[in-house]
Amino acid sequence: MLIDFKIKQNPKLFIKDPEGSEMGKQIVATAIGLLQEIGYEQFTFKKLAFKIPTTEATIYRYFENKHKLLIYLIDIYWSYIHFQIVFNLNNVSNPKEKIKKIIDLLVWEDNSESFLSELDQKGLFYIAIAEGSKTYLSKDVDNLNKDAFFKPYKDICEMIEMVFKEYNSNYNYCKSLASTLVETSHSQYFFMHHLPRLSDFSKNKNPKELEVFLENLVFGALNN
Amino acid sequence: MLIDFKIKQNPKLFIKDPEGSEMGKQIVATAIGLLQEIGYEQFTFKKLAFKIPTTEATIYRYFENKHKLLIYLIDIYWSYIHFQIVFNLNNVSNPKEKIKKIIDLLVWEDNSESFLSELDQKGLFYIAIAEGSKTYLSKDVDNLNKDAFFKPYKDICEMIEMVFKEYNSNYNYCKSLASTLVETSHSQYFFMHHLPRLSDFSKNKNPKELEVFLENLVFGALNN
DNA sequence: TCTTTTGTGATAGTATTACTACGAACAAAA
DNA sequence: TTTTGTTCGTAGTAATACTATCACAAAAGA
Repeated sequence: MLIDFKIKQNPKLFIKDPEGSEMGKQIVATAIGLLQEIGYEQFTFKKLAFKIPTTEATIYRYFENKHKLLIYLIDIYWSYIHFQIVFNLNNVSNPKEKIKKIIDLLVWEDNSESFLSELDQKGLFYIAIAEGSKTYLSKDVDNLNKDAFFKPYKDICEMIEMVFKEYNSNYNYCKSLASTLVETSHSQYFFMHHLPRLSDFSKNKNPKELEVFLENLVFGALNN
Repeated sequence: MLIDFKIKQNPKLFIKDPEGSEMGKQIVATAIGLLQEIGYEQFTFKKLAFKIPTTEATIYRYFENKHKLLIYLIDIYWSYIHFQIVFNLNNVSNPKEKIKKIIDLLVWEDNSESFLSELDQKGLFYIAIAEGSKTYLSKDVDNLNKDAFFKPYKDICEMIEMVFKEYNSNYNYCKSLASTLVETSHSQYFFMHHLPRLSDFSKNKNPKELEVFLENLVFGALNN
């Protein structure tokens, strides 16, 4: 199944909607590839323009700067994961099973049922892990937050929070546990690939082991 | 008590040892202030030079670039916290008490017994929370890691790992739990101040509540 | 005492990055 | 045919990142 997965993005994130033209779509698709290839610090609009090919000025007509473009991509990523989780939780009623499924989807490497092109999916996964926190780790975070640029991230955390509440309504730290789960799923994935002494899964690099750790962590907290 | 707290830093981090001259010390001290003030992205050697005051070229004689300077500061921070923990765990034998003490020191806002000047201490705390992960979230992470630039961070995680092992030798994820604890203590602190809907402590902003959450998280996992 | 060496910081650059003003091309509407 | 608007490209500027080289002073040697 490959349907056209379109997310209505916060219009303040772009100057001109990239979904509205071929050039815009090219910019987004190529940006995913280039960001993955050279990383956020080395990424420039000039290099992106060269790869498309177009000119720097054209890209500036779509996005104010590379930070806004990064937020745009990360927002797509979280909206997509959010949708995936809602879709997959459709017929699950047991909260414990729901949590397990959520963890499975957060740690995905190869997700068979995809609504994005494979290139975009793997690229966005990588970018979310390696560059995601750069969206909010900025002096400008409070202003960006006022413009609701982190809404997709908050929405997915809130949804997970609700499932935790459903599992144990007496647990007082559902918000923090939800954001910790999301953050940890990414940071541990990064550590196991790049800073092996910070994770127990660096030898096999098996995402399933990471999932067991996360389940243990979440249920340990919720069952206390 | 205020002793001269000096850490032997990885010499590959600098071109010329900043501890070896007045100018070097000024660069480090002023960098802490400026980073805290304007954040890593806006931080430039030119602005730093203006504040000292000296010239850009002088700073380049000490540090190759601002990323190396950031790693230098973050390494000081973790070495300092490491020392603090070892110092405070000196007379504690009960592993449970040790873990509680570790969590308390990781979340410190105002630490009474300090071996750094107050300005440096608060500054480094802020920088570690808001900019710390930028040290390794880089395409260059594997090369930086080969030069052991993340050793102080790994050392503190390893020490915490050993305490976890001491508490429960059957728990299989001590490395990951240790790095998760360290990361979460920072990310939740950031969230409660800037992205309040991602944390349960945003209302009171009381670090003690965060500590309770972290204790619950760690003991929940270890007691499973 | 007089050189020479060494360490230090300043001057004055270049290349790259981030961003903008303006104009050409083209198509749809009048 | 003219007008209007949309889209993209040309050609800049300002700031940032980094370097080659010079000037000076203190220390070391003759």
